[in-house]
Amino acid sequence: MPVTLKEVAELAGVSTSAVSRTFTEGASVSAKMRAKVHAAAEQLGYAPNVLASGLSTGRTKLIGLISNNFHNPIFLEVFDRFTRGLQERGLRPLIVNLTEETDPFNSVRLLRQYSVDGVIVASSTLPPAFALAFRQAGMPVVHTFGRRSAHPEVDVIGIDNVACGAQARRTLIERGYRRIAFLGGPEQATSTQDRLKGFLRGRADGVTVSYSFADAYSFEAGRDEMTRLLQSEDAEAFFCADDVLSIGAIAALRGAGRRVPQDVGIIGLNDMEMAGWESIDLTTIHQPISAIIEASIDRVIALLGDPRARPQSQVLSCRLVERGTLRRRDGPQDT
Amino acid sequence: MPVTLKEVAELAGVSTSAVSRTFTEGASVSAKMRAKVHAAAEQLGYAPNVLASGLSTGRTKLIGLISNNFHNPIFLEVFDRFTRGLQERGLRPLIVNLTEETDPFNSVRLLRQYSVDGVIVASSTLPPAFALAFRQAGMPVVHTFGRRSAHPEVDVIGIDNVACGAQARRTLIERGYRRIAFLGGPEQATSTQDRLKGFLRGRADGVTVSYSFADAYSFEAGRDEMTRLLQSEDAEAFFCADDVLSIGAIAALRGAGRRVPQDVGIIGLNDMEMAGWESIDLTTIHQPISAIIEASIDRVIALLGDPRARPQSQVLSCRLVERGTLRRRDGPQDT
DNA sequence: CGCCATATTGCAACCGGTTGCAAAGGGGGT
DNA sequence: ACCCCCTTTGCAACCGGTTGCAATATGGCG
Repeated sequence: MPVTLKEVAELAGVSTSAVSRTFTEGASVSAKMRAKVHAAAEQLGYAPNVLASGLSTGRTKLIGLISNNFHNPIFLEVFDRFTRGLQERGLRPLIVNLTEETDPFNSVRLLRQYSVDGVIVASSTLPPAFALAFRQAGMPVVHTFGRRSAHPEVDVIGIDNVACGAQARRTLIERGYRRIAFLGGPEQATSTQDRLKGFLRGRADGVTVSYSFADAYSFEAGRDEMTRLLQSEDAEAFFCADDVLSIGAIAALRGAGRRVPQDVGIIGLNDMEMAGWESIDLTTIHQPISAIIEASIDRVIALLGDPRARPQSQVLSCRLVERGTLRRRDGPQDT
Repeated sequence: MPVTLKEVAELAGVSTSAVSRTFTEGASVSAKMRAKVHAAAEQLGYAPNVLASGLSTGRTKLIGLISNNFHNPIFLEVFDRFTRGLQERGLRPLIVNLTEETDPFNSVRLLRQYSVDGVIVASSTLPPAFALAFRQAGMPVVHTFGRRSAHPEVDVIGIDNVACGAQARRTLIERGYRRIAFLGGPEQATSTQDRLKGFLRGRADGVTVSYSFADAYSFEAGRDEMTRLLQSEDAEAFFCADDVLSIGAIAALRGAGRRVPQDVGIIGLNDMEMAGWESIDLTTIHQPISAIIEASIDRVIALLGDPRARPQSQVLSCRLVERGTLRRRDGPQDT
């Protein structure tokens, strides 16, 4: 049913090589030949089969896109950017939805079966070894939202989570909060570990710091953990490791009759679109999602050209976005 | 670098056909042969190349998944379900992110180039002709969230949008609202057209009905349109064609000092996860997303087996989910 | 033990393109 | 018109598997 190169060659009265070359960037074809072939191809509605050509060239223009965060609204933005960015550059994302799994074995096999050109692991909850497995299997890989490192084993692009944790601490203290707490995502997530690390760092200054973890980066998990905390914890302000956790936590607080920000302050991280909605209005640390994703795509493309490039960490900077869930610097808010 | 069938054949000391057959469901291979081949394959870490085999068999196990709703949080659920459901059945989604485009030409070419086995168009804003183009190009196609029809030209799976519109109208009238309005998505979206149609249908009963459209199914669009309406419209209750529109509309209302539900009632459609969050607490009509997606996947698989099956419409039913943005049946709420 | 039907195996062509190599074509200079 | 050199073209092998067909092996039965 679909038109093949051979049919075009016959119609144009030339060899299959000639047709192939007209559709290959930089191949040696005369203008006359090119015109003849294009005419025939046009007439038949021919489009070369990427997968067949991939068999010879070893490039399928397929990029494995692996994630496990399908419950965090931020990932809608992430997917939008990735899929658009990749397709604008002539690449196709092949999605792998990891739900529970953290063992890379199956994913590696899968992506090998589809001979993807490269892999992007977009997750801050998968262990570093996960992305590494792809590199060891010989595939170019970029770990987006991974943990930065001075001597990374795979390319990593993201933010400095330790610095973000420190910034959150600093912000809360500046606002006059003295009993502050960290509400993390899964304890195994490198992003949570690092944000906590930064949050704990610093002089005591008469400040009480505590922390705990939610099961996942999700609304439910945030709400559940805050509900649990309400029985014992009495922090004045929380740094939630993610916006959606913050929103869940706020729901629990309000459900228990605590006002935000008058009784309890909340600061999140990500600045997802929704954080700016009036009903949410979350003070948060902005993570430059678009820039991170652009950089990830650029990097994976660079790796396609030079697969043995030395892995590097790219760190993009974050900034505070002031909204309505933290009291102002100048002391307690009026009720 | 990757292990090929030929290497396995050599190691096992058998023909390549034998190896191929051991990995082919239902092929004729003796137990002894199978064991020998498996041993060799195991040792080498062999996994057959799906794309190469697709070249001969004509099946790539790739399913094109086309959507243009990357700004509606409901699509996070949609992607999660689709990607999981497909991969559980051994298929891989190949995502196409349509942003502005409504011309199927490029998408058809693209998916042909990747010789996908089938296509799922997951959108209620694309015209019916879009999905049809794939069928005409010879690909099995399912239009998820498409417009139902007694004699559809392509398989459609979704809800009865006209009935939903009618249910929304009935619900608002039962609650005692007398000036009611429809706030739609894009006017070209079949879902908006049909929901409006159902909403307008029925006796006058001293009820005033009006309607208008937002530019997109998005928070921004809902907020903007409601902001505009606030200058002239004075409906007591709105049926917003989508939850995210509702949330945007509520933001605009509250921003203008109107209370929901005391001053204005809002009912949405979808019942996305977020609609149940305490800060949102949206009364809405539940669309059975999971069931729709399961049915879509089952249907596309059925079509793989029988590509010339007669297209059919599957309609799943919706139900009202009572939350906090509509006053109760028994009259005006206390303030 | 021989015969025949059935199950298993290998050969070789093919899926849709790509590409190294050698042959053919074209242009410029004399 | 001739020669030389650079372009353009076609041939044929190959990418990693699949599969129809014929050859071979196996098993059952008399």
